[in-house]
Amino acid sequence: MAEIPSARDRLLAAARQLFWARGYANVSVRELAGAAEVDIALISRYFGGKRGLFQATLTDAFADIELPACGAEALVDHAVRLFVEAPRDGVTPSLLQMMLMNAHDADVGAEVRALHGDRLQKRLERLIGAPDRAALFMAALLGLSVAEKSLRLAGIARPGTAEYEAQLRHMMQAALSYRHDSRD
Amino acid sequence: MAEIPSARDRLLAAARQLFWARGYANVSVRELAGAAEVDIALISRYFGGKRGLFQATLTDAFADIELPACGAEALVDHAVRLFVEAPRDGVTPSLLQMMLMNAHDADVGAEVRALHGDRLQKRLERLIGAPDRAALFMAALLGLSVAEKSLRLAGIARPGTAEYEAQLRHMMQAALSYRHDSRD
DNA sequence: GCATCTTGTCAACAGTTGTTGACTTTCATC
DNA sequence: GATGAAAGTCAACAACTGTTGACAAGATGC
Repeated sequence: MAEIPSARDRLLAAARQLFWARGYANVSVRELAGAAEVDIALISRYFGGKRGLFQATLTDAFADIELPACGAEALVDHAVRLFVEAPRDGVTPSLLQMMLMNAHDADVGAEVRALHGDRLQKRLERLIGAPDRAALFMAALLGLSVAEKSLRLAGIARPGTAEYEAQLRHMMQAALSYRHDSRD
Repeated sequence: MAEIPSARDRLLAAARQLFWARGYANVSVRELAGAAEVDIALISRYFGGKRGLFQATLTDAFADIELPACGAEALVDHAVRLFVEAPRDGVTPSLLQMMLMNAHDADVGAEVRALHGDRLQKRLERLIGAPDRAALFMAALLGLSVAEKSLRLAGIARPGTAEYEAQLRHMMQAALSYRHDSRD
């Protein structure tokens, strides 16, 4: 009982925590190893280097996310819960935050965009049907997340209040109700 | 005629170009000096260091932006033109892109958020009136910019087309038409 | 002509980054 | 108990970061 996790597992946990919260470029391998109480050399040994460790935190991020086929109302609920809200541990930021934090990185930016940006968009497309509305819906999701979490704007971030949820819903449903007039 | 610009001016121009396009952390002083064809030491001499040079590219970014008091329709036009579209040189990214690119930086992130995020929000608030709608409007602006420029999502980025503008308008006006029901 | 200030150049600095190879320890298997 | 693979430790590496001080050239003022 109370199995002590292996060095590899502790490294992975610390990496997901730190990389997601502060960004790939802003975390050094020494800090990472210190947080995991592990020798630095093990990062290269187990994951091939800093970049490999970061990739390991990315690959299974979507594993437990399942979007049910449902109406617009329920979809808004699910999307907000899954992508915008922070995970259960209360420290690691949401998937969207991580994406936005690392999307511009010189080393891993392209990978993050391809792996999660496109993947998330495809999921929403399959769920919503029309690609246009899916893209707009995702843009709304991104905008609110950026405004609240990245820029910390006043007037957006009132998590848990009914007002915040009403704002969210209004914009989401505007995105979902949009139909363009060109060929389909 | 054809005045050759001083080293200080070339440095400032190269800094605005490179910092805004690739982010503060992803540009080294050596690359900066090389692009401006200037000795590295002059960065510290003239601007007090890399950070000071970056700040110099920030301070006057809002100098030429003036939002007129107008209706919702014209406001959408102005906002899109001023904040989302790229400047005239066609290379330097928009103000929003620069904000989003550097908002998470460990060194200058807080400054960028405070100087431009808050400032832009205050401008929109003064213009729109209701802080709630201004925040939502700004979130919509951010979301579209992120989706198009940062994540390069398909389905959003069709600049110059009527369809793209229609999407923009629909979401913007949804943001502007929102009213919350709590106390004001 | 001399002094002074600006403008620019050069080489070196100390600090941090990610990575690696040699080493010891641990532990299971024969 | 001997063998050998796995797990972990240590010190050093080369590459890069931003910054600085000493120095030279040119313009300006008296």
